[in-house]
Amino acid sequence: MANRRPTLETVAARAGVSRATVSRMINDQPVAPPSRRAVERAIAEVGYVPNQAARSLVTQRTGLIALVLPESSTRVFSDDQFFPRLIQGVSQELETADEQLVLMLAGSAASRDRIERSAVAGRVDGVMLASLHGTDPLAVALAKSGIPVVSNERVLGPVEVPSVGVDNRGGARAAVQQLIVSGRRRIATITGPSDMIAGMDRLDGYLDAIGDAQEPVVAAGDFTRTSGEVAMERLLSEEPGIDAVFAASDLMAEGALHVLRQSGSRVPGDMALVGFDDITRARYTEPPLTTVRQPIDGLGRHLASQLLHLISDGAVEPQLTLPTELVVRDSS
Amino acid sequence: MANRRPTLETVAARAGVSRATVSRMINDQPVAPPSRRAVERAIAEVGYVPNQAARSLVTQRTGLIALVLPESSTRVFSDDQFFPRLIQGVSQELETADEQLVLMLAGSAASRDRIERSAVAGRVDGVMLASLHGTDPLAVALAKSGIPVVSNERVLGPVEVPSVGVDNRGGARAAVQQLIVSGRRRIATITGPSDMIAGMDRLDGYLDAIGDAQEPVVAAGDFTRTSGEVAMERLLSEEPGIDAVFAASDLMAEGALHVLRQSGSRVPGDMALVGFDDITRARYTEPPLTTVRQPIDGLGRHLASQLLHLISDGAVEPQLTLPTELVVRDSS
DNA sequence: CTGAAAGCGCTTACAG
DNA sequence: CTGAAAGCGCTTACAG
Repeated sequence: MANRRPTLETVAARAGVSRATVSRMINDQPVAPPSRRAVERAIAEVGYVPNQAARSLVTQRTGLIALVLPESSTRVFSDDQFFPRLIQGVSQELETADEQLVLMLAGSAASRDRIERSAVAGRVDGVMLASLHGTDPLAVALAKSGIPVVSNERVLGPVEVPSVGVDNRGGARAAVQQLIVSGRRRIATITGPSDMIAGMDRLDGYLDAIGDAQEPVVAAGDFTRTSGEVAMERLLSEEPGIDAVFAASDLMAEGALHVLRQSGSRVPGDMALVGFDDITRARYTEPPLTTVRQPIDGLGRHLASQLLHLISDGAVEPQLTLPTELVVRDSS
Repeated sequence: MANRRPTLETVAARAGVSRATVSRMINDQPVAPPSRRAVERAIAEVGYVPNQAARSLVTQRTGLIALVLPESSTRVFSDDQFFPRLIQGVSQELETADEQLVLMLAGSAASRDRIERSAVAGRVDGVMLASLHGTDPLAVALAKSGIPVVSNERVLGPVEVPSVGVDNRGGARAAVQQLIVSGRRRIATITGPSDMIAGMDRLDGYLDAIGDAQEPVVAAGDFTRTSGEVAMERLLSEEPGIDAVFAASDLMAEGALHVLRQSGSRVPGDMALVGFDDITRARYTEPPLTTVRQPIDGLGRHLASQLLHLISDGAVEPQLTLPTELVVRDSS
C-alpha cells in the first residue's frame, strides 16, 4: 500500500480542507458537519493516525507518565505482588486519561541518572515514585526540577511531594489491638526496613497499641520471608515469654510461621500471629493468616489520578491516606 | 532560574557556534576540540537536555519499546512472578541500549485498540508480546502494520513473528522421564491452558516421555493454584491408580500438594509430584518441590535484544529457544 | 466555522 | 570540521 504513513496534509488534500480543519477535528473542536464528514471519510480511507512526536513538540505534552521503582527495593520483585498490583491500578487510571505508562527501574546509579535526564528532557508529563527508601536523592532532584511528581509514601527530604499512602499505622494498631483484646499478654513485632515509611509507620502502630501495657519487643526484618524466619528464630530464643507476633508483612509472617511449625509451637494455641498486606496466599497458609489488608490497586489508581490532576490543574491534596482493614482468620 | 528550558539555540549562541555543531556533538559526531570544549561548557552552564519530541520528529525513532501483556492472562498477575521477572530482564537489556519501556496492558477491547493505534502512530519503535493466548488478533494486526514485533511464544496465526521461548517441551519431558526412572508406574499430568503455547508444549513433553508405557492421564488446569487443587481432587477420585503427577506450573503443583496433604497422601511416598517454573516458593513447600526451572529474566533479556536487532538491522533469528533445567528436590 | 502562516526544537544533506 | 537552510508533522493564535 502506501509507502509512508499518511500525514495531516494527505488527509486535508483528500478532504478538500486545510490542515487546520483536520487538526481541529482530531482535537474535538467544532467543525461544520459537511467538512466533518469529508474529513472523517478521508481519515478512514487513508488510515490516518496522528504522529505523536509532532504533536508533543507543539503541545509540550507527551501522553506518557513514568512509574519509577527502585529496583533494589525488596518489595519490587518480591512475592507479595505489590508491584504487579500497583501497576494494575495505575494502568487502569491512566487508561481513562489516555496516557501511557513508562516503567523506569532505578537500580543502578546509571539508571537513576538516566531517569532524571529523561524526566527533565520532557520525555514524560509526570512521575510517580514508589517504595522509596530513606531520603532518596532522585526524588529530591525530580521534585526540584519542576516536573510534576507524586509518591506513594511521604518523601523524606527538603522537598514537598504530594503523596498517596495507605494507613499503615492505623492498620498495625488495629492488628495489635485485636491481639490484646483476645487476651495476648506479651506481643512482639517483626518490623519492615527502618528506612521506609511503611516500615516505620507499622512499627509506630504497634507501639501505639501496646502503649504502657508491656515493654515493646522488637525484632528487625526487611519485609522478606527470610528476614521473617531469622527474626522469629531470634524471638524464640531470646524472648521466651511472648505469646503473639505482629509481622509487618505477610511474607515475614509466612517465614515466622514456618519457624514456629519447625519448633513445635502451635498457632494460634501457643502463639498468635498477624501479618500485613493480605497477599493471595494469606488464606492458604496453615492456619490461614490474620492480616491487615491494604488496597494496593487503589493505591495505584489514586497515585495516577493525583498525578494527572497535578499535571492539568496543578492542584492536589498534599497527602492522601487510604484505609486499611483487619482481616481476621485463624492464626490469631 | 530560567523560565523555559534551554534549547539547542541557547547553547549554540552561548558557545558561539551553529546549532548544527551542537547537534553533532550531542550525537557523537566529530567536532573540533575547541568548539567541543566551548559547547560542553555551554551545555553544562545552562543545563541543556535535548528535547526528545523534536528529535523523534526528525529521526523517526522514539527510544521507546512497548511490552504488551494481555491483562486477562492468568500469568500476568499471578503469584509465579513471571511478570516482574520478565520486566526485570527486559529492562536490563533496554538499559544498555538507552531505550525506555512502555508497559501496555491489553485487558479490554478498548485498550487493545489503543495499543494498536499507539504502535501504528509511531509512539514506540517496536513491540514485545508476552503470554498471548491462541491466535491473538492484536498480534496479527501489529505484525501486519509493519512495526517491528517479537513474541515470547510462537505466534499462532497468518503472520511471521520472531519469537523467543523456553524449552517447555524438553523441560516437561525431562521431568516425566525422571519420574519414570525413579520407578513410577502411572503418571498423570495437570495441564496449563490449552490455548497457550506453554500449556500445549508442556503437555506434549509429558506425552513424549510416557510414550506407549501407559495411557496418558490428563487433567486440565490453567496454571493457577486453584485449578491445581480442582484437578488434583478429580485425579484422586477418578484415577486411583496414579503414583505421580507432573503439574505444568509450580502454582498448580502447590494446589495439588495442598489437596494431597488434606487427603492424607504422602509426598513423595504415595505420590511423587513435579512442578514447572521454579518459583521462589518451590524450595519452601513441604516437601520442597522438584520442578523445571525456566530462565524468565533471560527470556526478557533475549526478547528485548532480538527486538532491538530487528529495529536496527532488520535481521533476527526467527525462533530462539532457551534451555530449561530439571531441579530435583524432595517431592519426587 | 475556516485558512494561511508561524513556530515547536531538533537533524541532516549540501556546499564549502 | 562547519554553517545556512530545509524539513520532520503537527497546533494555534490571528484575521476573516
